[in-house]
Amino acid sequence: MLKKDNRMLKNKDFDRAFKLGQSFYGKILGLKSADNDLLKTRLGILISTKVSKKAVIRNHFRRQIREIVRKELPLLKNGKDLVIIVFPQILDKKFDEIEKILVSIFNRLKLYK
RNA sequence: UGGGGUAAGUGGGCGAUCGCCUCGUUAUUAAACGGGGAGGAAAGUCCGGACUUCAUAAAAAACGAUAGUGGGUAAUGCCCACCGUCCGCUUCGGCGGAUAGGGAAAGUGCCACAGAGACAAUACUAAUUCUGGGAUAUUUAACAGAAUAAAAGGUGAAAAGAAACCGGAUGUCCUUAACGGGGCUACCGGUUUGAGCCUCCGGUGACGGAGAAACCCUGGCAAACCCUAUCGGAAGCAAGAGCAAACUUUAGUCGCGCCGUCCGGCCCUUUGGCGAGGUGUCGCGGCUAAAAGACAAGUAGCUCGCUCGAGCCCGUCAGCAAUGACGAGCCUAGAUAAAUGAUCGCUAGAACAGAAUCCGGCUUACGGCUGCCCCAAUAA
Repeated sequence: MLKKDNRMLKNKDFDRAFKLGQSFYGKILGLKSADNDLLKTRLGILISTKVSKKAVIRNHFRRQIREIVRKELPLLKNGKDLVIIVFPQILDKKFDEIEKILVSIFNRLKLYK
């Protein structure tokens, strides 16, 4: 889990990211990236009941994604708000598959230093 | 040992690496060390409360809920015990199971199929009487109509509705030449059971037991409307309380930008991308108009509410039990775009499933193991 500093906390932050951010949509994940005025990176994860009605399953993917971002965090540029959107096709994917995909998305959006 | 049921208990373990929330101590910038960190259903949100705000003279109406009795409880539509009814078994002593179980002469409605008629109903067959008729004499038949009559046939789950059984003739039928014999029950007598009234006894009570007297006319469904009795003010922690800072608001129009697994277009070889236009939406800025300018109000900003509670657990006592009383011990998540984890290895392949103000219940989901019950096989 990320520390509180690296989380997006407010509804306004999400609104801002959706309205101003760069976007990229794949089959299982979507990412929106927007500049914030801070020196740190903040993360938000959206996973709706369309993905699964069971909270346990949604929590599982949310935690896996957070873990991936936590590992990559030192390599990423600062001052970004990242919103990751999860689609139902993720259900049969394993941890390392999700990891590969997420890293490639970071590459495409040139988020690495 | 195998299979099935039940749901009382339990609700994976160990190790490695890397992390999160919270509390305490030390530091007081970063941090270090130590403690704690989802459930039996956290779920469905179906009942009952605590708590909060608002409303409120009382009552009624309306609406909703409940419906045998007693007890338990903060309370309940929950739980426990008992009563009645129904079903099964029985060694007739009981045992086990089910049970939304007030009112059907307040009214309305419904009662499939069959049947003449499905309820203060019904005359199809058969019966009796009258009229017609036959028929301008007699006998008086078929047939038609009307009335009476609820004993029978037939239909049905049920038919103007106590039931079952026993005995019997003076009724009736059969048999016999007769005496006699035998059968039947719309009639008579008796017994038992059942409902209601009355009395007595037992029980807190639902109700049970006994007795006496007479009469047994007046279907079922209220999980149909309804009636009666009892209970219920409304909304919910985004309740609600406090604190700090900042911001004029609305409408129209123009420009720029952004977004959508949109549409159509272009490029490309993929997790596809780009983006002039259309439509929709949003943000920022400008202009115009109107209103406003302190104040007030608003804004999911922060803190509180927020976890010590009808709490957990052990023992003793009371009680058939639900449960209660007393005493000892314990502190056991508190997040807020939301912590309680991720990956890997071994074990065996591991269920249902994630707190959001807090409790008590109900319902639903659940792999393995243990407990209990049933069945089958084997051994003694």
